[in-house]
Amino acid sequence: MDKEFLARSADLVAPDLLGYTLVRKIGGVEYRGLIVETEAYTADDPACHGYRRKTPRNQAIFGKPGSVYVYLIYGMYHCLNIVTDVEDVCSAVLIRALALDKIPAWVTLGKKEKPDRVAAGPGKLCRALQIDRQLDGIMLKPGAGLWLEPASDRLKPAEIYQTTRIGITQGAEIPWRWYIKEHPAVSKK
DNA sequence: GTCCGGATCACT
DNA sequence: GTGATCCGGACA
Repeated sequence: MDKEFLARSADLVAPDLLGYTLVRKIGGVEYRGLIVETEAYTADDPACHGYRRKTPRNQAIFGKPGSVYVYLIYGMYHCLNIVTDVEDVCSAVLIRALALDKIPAWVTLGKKEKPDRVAAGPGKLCRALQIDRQLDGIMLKPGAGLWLEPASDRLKPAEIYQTTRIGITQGAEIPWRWYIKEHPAVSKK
């Protein structure tokens, strides 16, 4: 895919990633998820993990555009970020929700859980697609374990809703969360 | 060295 | 509102 697309600041890339497809290949099977919700984190953003300095945990967020940053949160969930902007600048797009084309066999639906919501949330989508710290720092590559496919049709601005990010205290007022309006797989309205 | 709280989620 | 459960980073 176009290298320049991801070599921009995360707040520009995040809305553009809506409608893209994230592909995860496990055991020769490709699982496709339409990206329906994203958040942006940048170098001058206090909520960004790389805001203070580079550490072993967060070094991947300083990587090349098109690589990924995966971290453990609350001791039990992983979150997937697409690294953007140039190398050594911390900038990434958190993938918050996907609409999967099929439910992997290892996913067990909750009692009242709808199938179209098994990847509705950053922790849930990593669990559904077996994304963990083993993938931290890898490059997206078609045909490998994880990659992106461009949207077939560009979404109209009227189909996208922009609002504030979820679950943070620092920089909570910055409106850097985007989702596809009326989509059932969005994590929260 | 210790301890707090987090880019979460499911259940009450 | 709370518990599960880890660990980076501030020092409360």
